This record gives sequence, C-alpha cells and structure tokens, in this order.
Amino acid sequence: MGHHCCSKQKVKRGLWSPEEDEKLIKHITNHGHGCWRLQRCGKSCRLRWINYLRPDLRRGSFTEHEERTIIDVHRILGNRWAQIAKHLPGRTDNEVKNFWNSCIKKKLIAQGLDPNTHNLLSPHQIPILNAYHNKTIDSTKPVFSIINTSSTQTKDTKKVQAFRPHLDTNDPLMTNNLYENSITHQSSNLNYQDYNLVLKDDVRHQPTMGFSSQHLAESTIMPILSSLSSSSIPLDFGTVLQPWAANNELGVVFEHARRPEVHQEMLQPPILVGQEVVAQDFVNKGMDVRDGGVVQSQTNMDMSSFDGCNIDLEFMDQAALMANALWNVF
DNA sequence: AAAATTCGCAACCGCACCATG
DNA sequence: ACATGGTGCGGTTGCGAATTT
Repeated sequence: MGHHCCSKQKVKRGLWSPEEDEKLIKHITNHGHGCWRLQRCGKSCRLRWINYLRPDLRRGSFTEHEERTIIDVHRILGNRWAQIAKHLPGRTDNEVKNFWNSCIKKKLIAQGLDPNTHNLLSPHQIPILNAYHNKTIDSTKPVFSIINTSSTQTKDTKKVQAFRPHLDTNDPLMTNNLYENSITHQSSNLNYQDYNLVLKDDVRHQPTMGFSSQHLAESTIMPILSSLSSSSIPLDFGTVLQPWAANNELGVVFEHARRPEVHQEMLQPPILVGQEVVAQDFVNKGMDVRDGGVVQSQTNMDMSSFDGCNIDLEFMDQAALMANALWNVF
C-alpha cells in the first residue's frame, strides 16, 4: 500500500527555504534521524537531509575521475544509482543520476555509443545520433562499395587530416581525450579517398580503436592487406564492440586497443597493400577476406543482427581483420 | 530586448520491503 | 492479519537559469 504522504496531507511542498533547512538541521542535531515528521512530509525531510544537508556531502561539479568511475560502474551495474553512488564518497544517488542524464548520456551518444549498453549505436539507432548532430544519415542504403583493383601504397602518399566523425570538437573533454584523430587518406594514384581510421580515447578513458568511413563515392577503393590470411599480424585489438553501418558510414570499435605508439613496435613485417575488397560484400555476411580476393556474397546484411547485444561474430571477425589491416596500412 | 526553448537539478512519485504495534 | 510508518530505490516532474531565436 502506498503512502498518503505529501499529496494528501496538508504539508508544505516544493523547494526548501534556508529557514526550513536550518530547522531541519537543528532537529536532526537534537533528535537524530529517528523522527522525520516536521512541517513537511517525513519522506521529504529525509530526502532533503540525505541529498542536500548531510555534512559529509561533497558538492560541486564532478571530476574526471568521478565521471570515469560512473561510466565504468554503470557499464556493469546499469541504472543502479545507489550502488554507483557508493563508489563515489560524498555523492548521492540522485546527484549521480542527474549527472548521468544531463551530461554523460549525451557524451556517449555523441560518440555513437548506446548509453544503455555502452556498445555502438546500431543502424536502427542512428536517428539518435542524427538528432544529436542535427544531420541525416540514411541507414537504409548500402554502406559503400569498393571496386577490385591492385595498387601499392607508400607512406609518402599519405595525407593526414584531422577528422572527428562523432565527436564534438567544441567539447574540451572529448577533444582532449583523443590521442589520435582520424586519418584521412587521399591519393590520386590509388583512387581512394576520405577513408578515416578513428583512434580515440573514449569518455571511459579506455583506448578505443575503430574505423569509419564518410562521404564515400561508389568507386571508392579501400586497400587491405594481401597477407591477412597468413595471420602474421596478431589480432590483438581486444574486445570487439558492436559494429554499425549507415549509408555513408561504417564503423566498428574495439575496446582496449593498443595505443599507436605501442602498436608501432609490433609492426611486422612491412605491410603490402594489394588486395581490395568490395565493401558492400564486406558488409554482407559471409565475406571472407582471408581467402584472398573478393568473395561475393549473395545475402544482404541483416541489420537486426547488430541490434543490442546480438553481436554478429562473423561480421566482427571480418571487421577485426579489416581494421587490423587498415591499422597497419596507416 | 523579449520571447521561446533548452538545460540542470532539486524534489516528488510510486513501488517494494521491512519493522512494529 | 492488518494498518501504519520508515527506508531505499529508480523514474519522472517542474522550476529557475541559461541559452538561443
């Protein structure tokens, strides 16, 4: 049975005045926590004390460390605010909840991450991202296509440009968390352009490696290692999170990825670029780049398999290979 | 400058559970 | 067994401030 409480009793409601606060503090100092019934509903008094008047409360804006803790614990516990708050001395569940809803949530979405699952937003969730960025990505059309060709690439042909597909560059926190921006390749003789490798430190401060592609023309060529099948390069990107795709963007993110400077030492042997894949097939299920050449897939990608936690392992396997190759190429 | 909109956050609500008389 | 009150929790609301139009 619910409480009649404030709604049906003639007690004061709304914001607390300094006088009321003082009265409550005096009352608790003199009588302890036992009786909460004053001129307001007991529940209201208790809440005011716990969330605002308690002397051991830590007020003010959340630190980066606190934010990191909230995200980390939320990832494990979900919306158990009271449990999360226990990891933050002096913070209340209400405060943590408010901070999550007003701040962290938006940052995660801005990075293309689902704040509920902490995975990448699926194509069906792209509207959320669109809304945030105030732009439209058509998730119903093919991602992009790559034509078959052979080419070589030297590092001299690289042109690196800063590119942050899902980050608010005006947000100092996010910008600072990037340890490397995306890389955009432009090379006339290779006939590919605007491919972006995204290396970033996400709001969880966990190194994340991923890739995405934007503004890709149908003739875009994406070079990929010819020697992938030899498994000479360890697939050590860590846990693969959910891939996502939209009309002009394709992405996959790996948690606990190596930082570039560390990974550079691992590079072996010299990278050869000689194999291209048809990206549409890459997106389609069943493509196997390890077999060499382009494998045509007859099936269309089932976008629903990317929803929620239903991760398409096969797709991720391919994505991991591809990302690994791109990592090395770049 | 004023109106409209968005944002942050304190406070409230509803529910569950427990203790007590 | 039941009523009442206390506690705890997560979701939601409403208001003042800030920002945008």
